[in-house]
Amino acid sequence: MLPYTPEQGTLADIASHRLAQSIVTGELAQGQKLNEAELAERFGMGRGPLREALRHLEGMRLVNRIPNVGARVVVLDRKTLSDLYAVREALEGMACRIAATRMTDDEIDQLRKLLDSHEKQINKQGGKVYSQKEGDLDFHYQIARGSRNQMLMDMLGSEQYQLLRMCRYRTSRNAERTGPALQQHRHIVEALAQRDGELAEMLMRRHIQGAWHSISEMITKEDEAAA
Amino acid sequence: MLPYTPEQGTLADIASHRLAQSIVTGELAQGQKLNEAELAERFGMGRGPLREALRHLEGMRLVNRIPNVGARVVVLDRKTLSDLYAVREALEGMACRIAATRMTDDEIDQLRKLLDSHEKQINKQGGKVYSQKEGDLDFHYQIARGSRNQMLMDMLGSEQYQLLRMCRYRTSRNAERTGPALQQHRHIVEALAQRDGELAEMLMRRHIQGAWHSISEMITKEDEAAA
DNA sequence: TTTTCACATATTGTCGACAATCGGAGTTGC
DNA sequence: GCAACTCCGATTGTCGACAATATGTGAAAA
Repeated sequence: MLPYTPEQGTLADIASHRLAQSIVTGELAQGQKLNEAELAERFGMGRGPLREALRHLEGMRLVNRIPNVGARVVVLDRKTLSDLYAVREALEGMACRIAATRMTDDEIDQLRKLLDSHEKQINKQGGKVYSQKEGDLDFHYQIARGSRNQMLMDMLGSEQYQLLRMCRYRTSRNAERTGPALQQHRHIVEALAQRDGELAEMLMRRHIQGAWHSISEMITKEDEAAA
Repeated sequence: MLPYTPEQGTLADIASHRLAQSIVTGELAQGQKLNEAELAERFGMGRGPLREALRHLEGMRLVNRIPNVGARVVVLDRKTLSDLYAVREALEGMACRIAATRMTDDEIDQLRKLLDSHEKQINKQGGKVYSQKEGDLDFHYQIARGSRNQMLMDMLGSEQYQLLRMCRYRTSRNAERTGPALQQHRHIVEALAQRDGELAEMLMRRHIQGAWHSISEMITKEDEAAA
């Protein structure tokens, strides 16, 4: 369903995928140096495919590369995240507006069911908070699909969602915004069901702004704790 | 000034750059197969750096790659361009709104001077229509810079502008929209000068919509001529 | 004639080794 | 004590050769 299913293609694709997963989950710390030889051996492949994977991750903005120096895991500082959420607000707002006119009734129904399953997971509170988080990305991606805009889907899916997941893992410990977020999701779906694109866009923008404020506060607390 | 200045770094960067240029200018036709060995020899390098360059171009959406099959120049069909312009409208609209609050007076003045030089070029009509086109991209990029959003600048600069340039070269023969476009540019700058972000966004969105309509008609004519 | 299969060729994927470049330890001079 | 310089180790950049896979051709069978 989601675009980041484990690929079985070339070694470069596998390496790219495993690296992305390690970066997103924090297994590889932000700013950490990525040694080609070491990673190649760990993955049981030569340096060629690994270098191609690094180029790919560079395109996805998950690593920063400097010629003749090497690659490092990207650092998600406040400014970067702020920029990310601003872009997301514009893109996902647009996705919502268009999806309101292009999604089928079936797709909207499936969106409702998705939220139902999220609600059950929240009520169970089975400790697995993060899986609900991944579900949240499912929700957003389904709306992007509803826009029928392939470029938009690619941008949100292949790049931004990875950065978002990274951010989520980083701040997942003290994540308590699941309740209000679910309510906002429901409102968005209802706006879509009524084919009210302008409202759907506005609700999505507010939803993302709210998420950013929540994240921003967490970062502030972290910074203060670190100081 | 623009992000596509000739790099002097690794061979992979050079290859990526030369390939991007060839693709954008149409020297490499849309959908054309890209043979690694042939290109490597033409550029006087091994296949390793060239493969890395292809990975990079894949990330920029200038080529489509299929594992074990090869890479092809992307095909800009109507749907792809429609998607591109829709995304651009959202992103550049956002850039305008934010730039209205963040650009310095100096930067806005430089924008005015840029438009003055464009006007002179148009009046001269020195055959070099395309150079005005590149200037148009300068205009848009300066506004993106004015937003102070690095991610937005990267997205507009490294990916979308390449596709846009490609589209421009393809349809540059019968390009006559320079006049009205310049007027719209001037209106946008005035909105920025008045720090009216909402107006600036609206004007930019209309500007891009107008450009899309113009392009769309050209494609229709081309399709009819081909049929 | 058409379809299908097998083979030959071309192209991509991968590896190991070598060259080029960078960062840091140690030294020297002020 | 501090700055700059030099050398060395480590890491990245590059190449050529080999293996794996796909594509195209031709022959054989229906």
